[in-house]
Amino acid sequence: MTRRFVIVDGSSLVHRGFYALPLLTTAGGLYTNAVYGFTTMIIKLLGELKPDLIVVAFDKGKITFRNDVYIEYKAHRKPTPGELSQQFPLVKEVLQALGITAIEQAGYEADDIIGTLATKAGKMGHQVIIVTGDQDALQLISPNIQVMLTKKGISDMDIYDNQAFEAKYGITPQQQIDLKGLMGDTSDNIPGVPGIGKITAAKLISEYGTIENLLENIDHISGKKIQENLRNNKEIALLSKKLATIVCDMPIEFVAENFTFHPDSEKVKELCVKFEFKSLVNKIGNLFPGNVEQTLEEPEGLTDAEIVTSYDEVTEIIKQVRQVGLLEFYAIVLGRLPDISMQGVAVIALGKTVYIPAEAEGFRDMLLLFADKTVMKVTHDAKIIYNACAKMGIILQGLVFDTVLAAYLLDPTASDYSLAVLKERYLGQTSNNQIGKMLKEPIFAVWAAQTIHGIYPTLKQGLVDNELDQLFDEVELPLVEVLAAVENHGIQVNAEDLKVMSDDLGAKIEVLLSNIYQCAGERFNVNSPKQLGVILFEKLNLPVIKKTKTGYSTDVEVLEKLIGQHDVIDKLVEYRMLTKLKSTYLDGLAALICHNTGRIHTTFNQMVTATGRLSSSEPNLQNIPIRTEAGRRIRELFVPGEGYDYIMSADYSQIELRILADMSSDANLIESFAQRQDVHTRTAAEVFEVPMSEVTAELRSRAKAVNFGIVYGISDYGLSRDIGVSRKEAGQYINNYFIKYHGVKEFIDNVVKEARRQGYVTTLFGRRRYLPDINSSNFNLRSFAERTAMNTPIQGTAADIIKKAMIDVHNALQNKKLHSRILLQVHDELILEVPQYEVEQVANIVKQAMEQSANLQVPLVVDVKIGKNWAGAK
DNA sequence: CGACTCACG
DNA sequence: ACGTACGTGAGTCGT
Repeated sequence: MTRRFVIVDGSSLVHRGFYALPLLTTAGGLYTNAVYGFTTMIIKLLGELKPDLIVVAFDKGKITFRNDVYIEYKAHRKPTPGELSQQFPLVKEVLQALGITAIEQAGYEADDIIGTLATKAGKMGHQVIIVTGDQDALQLISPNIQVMLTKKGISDMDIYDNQAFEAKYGITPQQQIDLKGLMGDTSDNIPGVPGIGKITAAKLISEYGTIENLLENIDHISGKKIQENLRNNKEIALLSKKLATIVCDMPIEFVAENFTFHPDSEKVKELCVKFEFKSLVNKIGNLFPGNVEQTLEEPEGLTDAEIVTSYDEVTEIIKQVRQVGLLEFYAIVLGRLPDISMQGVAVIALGKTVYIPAEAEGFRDMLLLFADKTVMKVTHDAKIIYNACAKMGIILQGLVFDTVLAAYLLDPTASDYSLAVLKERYLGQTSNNQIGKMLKEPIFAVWAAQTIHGIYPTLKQGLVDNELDQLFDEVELPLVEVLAAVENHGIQVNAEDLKVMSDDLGAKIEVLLSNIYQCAGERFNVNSPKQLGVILFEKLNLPVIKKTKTGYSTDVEVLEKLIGQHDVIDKLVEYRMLTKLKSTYLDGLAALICHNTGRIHTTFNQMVTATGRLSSSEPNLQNIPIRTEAGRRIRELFVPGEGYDYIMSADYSQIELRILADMSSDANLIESFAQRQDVHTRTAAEVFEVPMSEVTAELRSRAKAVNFGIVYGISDYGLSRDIGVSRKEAGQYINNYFIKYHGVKEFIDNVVKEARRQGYVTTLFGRRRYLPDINSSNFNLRSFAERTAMNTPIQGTAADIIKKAMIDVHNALQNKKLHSRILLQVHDELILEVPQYEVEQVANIVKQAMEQSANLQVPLVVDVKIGKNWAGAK
């Protein structure tokens, strides 16, 4: 008789429960979050899977047979926290009450027990479902064995069978072991073969199937370096494979009768009372007939809100926070720079969460706590708090975690990082839908502080699990303080000149407008593409070049093609340009100048872009004109502030192509940069097969477009449109490029392949972007995802590099007590203001920090320019 | 609030 | 054959 046999990785699920839930305690001081999470998951499994047989396997001891073959196995694992290890006996009590068998065996991991039982039961024809949070278990998948993996929180799981696995990863489940043998696994401290990363490993395994077969065919592998590494590390590869392989022939027998289960409802209820699982008590009753409620209650453990205003109470709270050395808090901040203020703070202390309004006696002492670097701070959106503190003369110190930043790194394409959304996503707990309406109220702050406390461990673990913790600790988190300082400092704009220029443009626009009316023979709203379309294409009967969803297109591209066909076109083009400059850059900017100081304080958004870049808003200072003369004049209005003499601009030369050279290891591209050639000229010489000395401006310009195309995820159509050649010709350029730069070709093919397998792409610093459409059957969606897969590692790595440079420049300026300040970051350049006497020193510091920010196979080159204003910085 | 246009890297 | 370049933010129109 075929039976459904569920095998649970107890160790894995208990860990998951522990890290996914806040540290709950009972009145008696018993830690219960892991027990609670585990029990909830088990009840859910029983209800959903309705197994005939079930068993829970645990690890026993830290040392296993794997340490006999490799002493360092799992050597870097942090010890299990006491709060967690205490809970394992309690978990076993729960299992006993549920009448579920628990197994452990010295010298083996839970995985091995699972592998053995699954294999044996599978061979006997039973339907096996393994439940775990450990991806390694995927190697056990076979026709009779499925694996259910926990995703986020404790309620979200995915089930994998052979098909699902191959669809997601592009290799068979068994090949996962070979893959790991080659690339290693830092979390288990499995070495892997040096010089072989994810991409190479995946390529080799998909080609050769197994490590053994690969080693027999070393001579046929492309790439000398890879061959050499493999030859020198044969034993390591085989050892790594052995370490990664789950044992399936332990001395354990599969005896169905041992794995039936017989819950004792009285005992279960007793335990629920003992552990204070109030909501579970009710669910237990209907557990046994079958139907289980699946909704999770809010975990207990945090008590009600309380507003604290007395000096003594505030002092008491501060004292306790100092003792713990950790401050988890949420601050209500009103307004934005330069008019920003703090309304109050909710903090977790003394086993409760209290709200301290800014007017409270002793609030100043609270701020001193903020300034104390020995007290670790955990909060949500720290940059706003830096700015609000700065307003009160306090420098926030000791920031160790920002939940919004962590959530951004875990998924940079999410649109909403509000605490309510994060709580739902990472803890599976839905919030009261009134929460959004109370953003500025104490009750919200208290709820927010509790939510921060709740999601912090999950997010932190998430960063580690996704190998994002280093990027977080070394780049994103330290950057917060730098961005706050930059925003706070602002940039000086000459308001009088701005007004003059605006009036001047206003007059020119008036003239143009009357000319346009005259040409058209009637007055209409020129700003309305719809009305303009009617005039151009119906009244004046000009040819329709392009259509939009809703009607005629009238963008510059169309207008350019109509030049000469009617007098109105030139005027329209100029009108468009001037009104854009006036409304967006002159009038728009004027509205945001701080009256007292004459400075503009933009906001640098750290959690907006999918690639890791910053964005700038209110106003956007990353898109100030430069490409036209009229536009450039706007840059003249950005000047050094009082005490400064120059605007300095430092920009990376060709950073994206340099990153491409590094990531692809393309010999031609590397050589071009190593010899400090003009990269577009070199590309022209290669693609059009002429000597470098005979590359004309036209050829160079086409080659430049080809290079752009490569970085964007090339297509013949896009290229042909950009440089105005036929699609066929553009296709030939691309083909020729890939022949000459075959390393680049291999690289982008591999990136796309890797994206298909993993569902995401990464930058040099490990930043991730998920591409859910990469395997879509919709051509458009899939193509878009493929181009994104090619572009994101490059654009994102550039973002990583300049972010790190910003931190280094800022710290260097601070450490040397220099006056110079960073004013702006514009993706590949930093803008600073510098006093005369610091020019030389700061130029050196900036160049050095930016060029050393990453160590690539090609040099990073930075050009530093100075001027009396932003336009003059050249 | 979506669509269009256009400013930047 | 399919129909596009990658990543942003702001002003304006019109529903």
